[in-house]
Amino acid sequence: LSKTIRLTDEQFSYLFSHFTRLSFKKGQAIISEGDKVDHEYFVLSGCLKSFFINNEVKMFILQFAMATWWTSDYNALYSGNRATINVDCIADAEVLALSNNDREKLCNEVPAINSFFRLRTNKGFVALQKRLLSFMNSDAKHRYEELMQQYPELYNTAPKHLIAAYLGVSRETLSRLYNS
Amino acid sequence: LSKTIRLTDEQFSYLFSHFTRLSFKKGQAIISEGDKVDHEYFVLSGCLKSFFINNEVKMFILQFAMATWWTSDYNALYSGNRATINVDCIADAEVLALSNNDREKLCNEVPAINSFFRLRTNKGFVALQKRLLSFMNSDAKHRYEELMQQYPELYNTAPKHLIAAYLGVSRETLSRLYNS
DNA sequence: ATACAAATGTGATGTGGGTCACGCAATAAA
DNA sequence: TTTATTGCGTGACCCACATCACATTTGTAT
Repeated sequence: LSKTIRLTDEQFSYLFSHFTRLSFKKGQAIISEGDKVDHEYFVLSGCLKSFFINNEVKMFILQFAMATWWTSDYNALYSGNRATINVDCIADAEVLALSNNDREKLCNEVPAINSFFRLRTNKGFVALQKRLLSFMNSDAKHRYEELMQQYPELYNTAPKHLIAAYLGVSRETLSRLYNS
Repeated sequence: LSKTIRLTDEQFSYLFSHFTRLSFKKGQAIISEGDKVDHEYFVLSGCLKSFFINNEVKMFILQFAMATWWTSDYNALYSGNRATINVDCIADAEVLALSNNDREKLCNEVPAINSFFRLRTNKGFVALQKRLLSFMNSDAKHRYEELMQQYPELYNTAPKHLIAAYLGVSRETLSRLYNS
């Protein structure tokens, strides 16, 4: 948290006072398609996933969110539209919720917080670009290796068919990948 | 520009004074792999592309940047690493360059500018997520139609093999797409 | 106008990965 | 313990798209 900006203790506790602590059990939904979205979530422990479902059939995972990650349906959160992305809980999780209004309020009141959120999204943007490139550039095997290298803990935390949905391949193909 | 934030005339001209106007001719390179990157670019007219080259062979286009778009190698710009992404000019362009230092300075001095860049990247992040989903979800034909619907002017501005490189398909496949 | 490079179209053929179908764990519920 | 439910592996077959090869057009420089 304190890596990107410096806050006084006072500022930090002021920031902290706007978060709501929540617990979720494995399998529990946090944001469902069609919901009004007005919070984003900071993960303290456990693991969430954000995903899109195609024609009520196929699932694509945008992001696994583990400790210190933020997640939400940012399209819905920023635009005010209804959710098109789902978020749910893969492993029992503790999270802090921050509302869109409170974030904007905090950003207007405390310049360092404004910068924090700016820099946070900058990093997210760059990470997404890398992911997009690896989609265009690499085959499923290579993407799988990249993922396992970056987040080895997923191998235990997440069932394989979810990893497949993150990589954008079928579970069958993924299964054939590690037997080689 | 003025859609996301409100600035006084004074603030605006202060902001503006940090931009350097540059002209580029079709084909001219703006950022090349290995460069030190310390500016981002706002396009006034013309068209740029940012792209990655795989093993000195295959090109993947991250973004076409036309009027009112920003572009750079944001990974390099934010991290200080050398460029891995190239940016060059597809159609004679007028751009405004803003240095990383000046942006940070402006963001610290003028809260509204801080918010502007925060919100700009938020939008970019959401747009990238959509692009990623369309990669996972749709076939080449569908992606092509989405692109042409969103940026019809590209049909005239950009050679087809560049459109193919944006869509992540071979130029042959793209060629076969519109003949159907 | 001529020459050369870049861009585009089109066939033939190969392949990564999807889909369908089935069997077999492993976990959860009864 | 029995019974579902969910997750996982594996074969057979298919298709969207890549790759190679070559012809044709368009743009650009001399």
